[in-house]
Amino acid sequence: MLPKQYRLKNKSAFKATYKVKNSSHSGGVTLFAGILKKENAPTKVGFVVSKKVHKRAVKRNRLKRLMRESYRLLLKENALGHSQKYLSLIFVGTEKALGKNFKEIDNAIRKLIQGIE
RNA sequence: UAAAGCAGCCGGAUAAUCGCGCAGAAAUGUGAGGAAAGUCCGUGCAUUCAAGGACAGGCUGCCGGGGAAAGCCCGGACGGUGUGAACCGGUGGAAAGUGCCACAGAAAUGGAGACUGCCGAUGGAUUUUAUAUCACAGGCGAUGGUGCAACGGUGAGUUAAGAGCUUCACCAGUGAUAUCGAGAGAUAUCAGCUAGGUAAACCCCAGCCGAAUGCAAGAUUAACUCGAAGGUUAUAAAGGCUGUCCGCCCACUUCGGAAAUAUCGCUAGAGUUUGCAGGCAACUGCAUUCCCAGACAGAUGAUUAUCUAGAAACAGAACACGGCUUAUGAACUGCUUUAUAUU
RNA sequence: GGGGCGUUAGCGCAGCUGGUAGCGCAUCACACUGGCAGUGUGGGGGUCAGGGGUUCAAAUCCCCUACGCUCCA
Repeated sequence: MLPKQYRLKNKSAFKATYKVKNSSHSGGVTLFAGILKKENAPTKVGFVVSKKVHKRAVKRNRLKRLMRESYRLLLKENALGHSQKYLSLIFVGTEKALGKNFKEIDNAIRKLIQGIE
């Protein structure tokens, strides 16, 4: 789990991030990037797994936790690169990502972070 | 030894590294379930309203006990299933009334019989009479086929033929009486009453139920203040009060838009542990002990190693609690039954 | 978190005061035509979402389960 300062919390912030329509996919995970930062604030991140992906809460939570853990490790390694230019990021898990282990999810997240400009 | 039945227990553990929620100044402490699930019942709690009354309406349904209550639990009765241990049961009333019972069938509730039939004792006719005969009067409800179901069942006796006929044996129901039991009910005797099914059809009986809305309830604070309607003498109108009606309340009231943040509600409770006492049990009483998630894009995770059992199932709190239902892994323990073998 | 509704032929729907399931489109065959379209006639196709119960009999009544849709900010 991430510290609170890095979390995307507001509903309107989520909406604003989706509106930019700057998205990319990898291994069943979709990344939405928001607008570019003006001030020197930390980049906020949200993780989403829809109820339509799977009915059971346990499986959805598992996927969210894996995505979060991967991002946290990247943050620790200071390997986030260009993604920190943006005010907000959202990772969306889909049916393809369901049931994959940590290594597969981690690879997908790393690809997305590296691909962003 | 094998196969069953019932009950109980566990719901992964340890270590390393990196992390999160809540409380706290910090050190540190603490952090998902037996079902947290489905939302099928029932409570608490909150808001609005309630002078009330009538009629509707809903739920439950053997007996006794427990419980705050429940479509809940325990014990018993009865019925059914099983060789048995045991298990299952929405189990009041069809003799208050109404409806329905397709097709088939003579007939589907009205105490029927008109189809197919049996008889011709009694009376009558034919005949001298008897015997005999009869599209006679009439008697009968056994026989045949239909159907889930045919007006108690089976067997005998009686008879012209027959029949629960009340003559008899056994059985089923019903009613009365007696005994036992707290009661559901059980047993015995007598009566001779025989009445189709369906109430998860309407209904009747008994018991229970203020209504509506659910923590997105609701309270406090800050900020924007915008639109619409009716009334302002009375009536009317609008709004509200329980589904309807009677009746009642209000004189600034109702509806809507935008915003949807912060704090509270928010977890000490029909609570947990252990012991003793009462009770067959459910459960209750007393003492003792403990404080045990409280988020708001929403906390328990990731990786590695070892082990149980080489790879741990079902599954994630969102106001709380009591039940029910459904999902689910591996191992173990106790009691009981049946069968076989040996002593 | 709390309500409501639905599931019937390949598709869209009836039937839900119990008596053995239909309609339209689609599909198949035949006829009309030189052929196509079109029209007409005839036919096939159903675990009535799944399981259990009540009843002589259940798509229909009752209970449980699954899936889908929808409302309350």
